[in-house]
Amino acid sequence: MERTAVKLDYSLQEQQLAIFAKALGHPVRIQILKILSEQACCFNGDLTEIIPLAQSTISQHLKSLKDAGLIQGKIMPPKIRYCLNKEAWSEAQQLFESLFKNHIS
Amino acid sequence: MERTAVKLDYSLQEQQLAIFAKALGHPVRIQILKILSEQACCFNGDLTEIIPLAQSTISQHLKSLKDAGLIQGKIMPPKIRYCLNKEAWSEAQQLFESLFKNHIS
DNA sequence: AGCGTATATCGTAAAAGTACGATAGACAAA
DNA sequence: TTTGTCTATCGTACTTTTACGATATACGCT
Repeated sequence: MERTAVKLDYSLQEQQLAIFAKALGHPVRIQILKILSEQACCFNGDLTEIIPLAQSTISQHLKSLKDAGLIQGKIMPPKIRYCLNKEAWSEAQQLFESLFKNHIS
Repeated sequence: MERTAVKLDYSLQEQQLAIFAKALGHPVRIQILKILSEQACCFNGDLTEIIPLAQSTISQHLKSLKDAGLIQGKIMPPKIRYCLNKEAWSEAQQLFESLFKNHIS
């Protein structure tokens, strides 16, 4: 009678949720995502005018979000339009929902 | 006609959300929270038997969660019982919900 | 008082994150 | 072709995170 089963579910879902959560774990990135999700489907890097950080820093935050899969960038010549990745966004929504859903009373 | 108002709302909500998200940004902490939210309201550090990490490391993760306000520990003599902080948990739930709620189509 | 258990904290090392300025790349327009 | 604009990437510095073993603290029990 082993207890192998006990820690089997270090599931992909938990890992994916951690990846999404990590990407959300900085106020600037929250702000960017809020802008992308509310204001318009797409946006570009005049985030520089809204967010008081160096352009390179913002670019790094965008990269984090892209690496986590939450946003996508489309080259629209002089600029680049960033959009939410709606599939990933929905997936994140579901994962967070189900994390919070089943808690007792 | 200034544009001061534009970046006024680096709101507390965004910061709080980032704090919660950061706390959720590691699979081990997700796992701990899942255990605390599903299995029983409270739990103690025999997490050590479930999670294949050093006791001190797990203690650090618990500290992260405590610092973020998501859990509380009650001393129950030989051991310590960790519980979800339900208020914070609900707050987190609401903040994530409202982040994901308003996205276009 | 001394022992054992449970947990936190310290010290440390390696890795990752955050921010900046400077530079490089792509591409439209002149 | 050259110029200008927009963005990514590089190099760097500093901080934070993650993990470990070792040690300290708290407390019930003998």
